Amino acid sequence: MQPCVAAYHGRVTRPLRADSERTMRAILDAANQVLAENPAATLQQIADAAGVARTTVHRRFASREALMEALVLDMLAQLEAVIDDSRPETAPPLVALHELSAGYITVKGRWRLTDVHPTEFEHGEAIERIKARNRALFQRLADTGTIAPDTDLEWAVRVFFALLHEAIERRAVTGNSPDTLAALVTSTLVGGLRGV
Amino acid sequence: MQPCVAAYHGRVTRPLRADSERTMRAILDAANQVLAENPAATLQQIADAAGVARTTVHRRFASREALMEALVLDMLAQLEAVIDDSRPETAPPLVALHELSAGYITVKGRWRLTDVHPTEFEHGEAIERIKARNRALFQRLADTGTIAPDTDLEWAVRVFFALLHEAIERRAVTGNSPDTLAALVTSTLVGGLRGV
DNA sequence: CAAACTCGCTACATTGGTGTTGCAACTCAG
DNA sequence: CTGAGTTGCAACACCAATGTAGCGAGTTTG
Repeated sequence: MQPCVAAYHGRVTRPLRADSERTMRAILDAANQVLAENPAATLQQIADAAGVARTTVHRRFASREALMEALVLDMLAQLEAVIDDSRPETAPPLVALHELSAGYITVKGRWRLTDVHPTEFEHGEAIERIKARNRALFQRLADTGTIAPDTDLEWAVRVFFALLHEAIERRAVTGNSPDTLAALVTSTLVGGLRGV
Repeated sequence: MQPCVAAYHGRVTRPLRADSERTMRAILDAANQVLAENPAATLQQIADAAGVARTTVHRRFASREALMEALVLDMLAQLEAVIDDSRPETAPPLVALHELSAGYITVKGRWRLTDVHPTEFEHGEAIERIKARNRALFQRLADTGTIAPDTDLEWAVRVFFALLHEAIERRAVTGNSPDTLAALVTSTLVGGLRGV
């Protein structure tokens, strides 16, 4: 009977050993990457991508569902960290938008996973918090006249995320820097294809 | 041993009987809808959604893969029909863009499926043709100065599809008409959130 | 160094999705 | 109406993915 500490996905009772921590990260990163390309990917495929035996995945995560849960939590945590860094409440809104874009693009995690968890309860809170902070930034953009004052904020946020998704795909092809792509995203978002 | 005519996914050797045709459509539509929400959906779930026994699905489509194939072909056909209707080569480009948007939105099919088939050969041709016609329309938009002349056409097309995707999601929530949403898409695409 | 822990590996049980077959009841086309 | 074709249903074989368990070898921690 193994301790199976990690079944609590993140909320560890006692600290993980160094190697265990490494394995955990490797699995989460691999899962993130593999599942983005194929949502129906096997635990075996994930294990292979992580350079780990399949049984180890089961040791760390009680079930496939538990792994998904951990993935989402991990991703949300990374997201909030990115938002914190961009200081959307205090920095000049256009600057914050650029920083936020670059951060999102750097955290290469795909967003297809966001399609999975809206049915969950636990994360709903975190997601709402993230959405609210994004909406607040766009409110500031509207107030300062950077975008039309009567902009539908819900639509604005959705378009923002859609553009980020495309930018991330583009990154894989062109190899552009997050900063370049962030500029492209903000430019397209604010001024459309008509340009400045 | 049943005829299994439909295993040839569309390229029928002899015409289908009326009821068979109906079933076929029901399955394709149901699959389109169910798979959009859950790419790993069971054939059983698809059959249920189509109001059909699971074995019937197998009778019409040799395998799960064959069903996917048929889905893609069906969707591509609908797409080309929409493009034809919008006359992107002859109509005023902005008008064509609006028509195209409304058409795409009406053909409610989700685009998550587009993530599946880029690995295929047979469809690559059709997809390239569709992409080319879209690119041509955006070229005309650039030539007439509706969008910046130096716009990256590849980026433009991708953004266009991303906006369409969001518009389709929005339609499910707000119930807006395809025309209203098409206006929103073209406006956002050309002028961004800054408005006209 | 030594105890505690982790990993890879092998083997196995279980489950759920896939695909097949045959038959009786029904529906369509001519 | 009649024959050909189609469907639902039940029963079945098959397989791949999931999840479990134990052991020996290797790693970390104190």
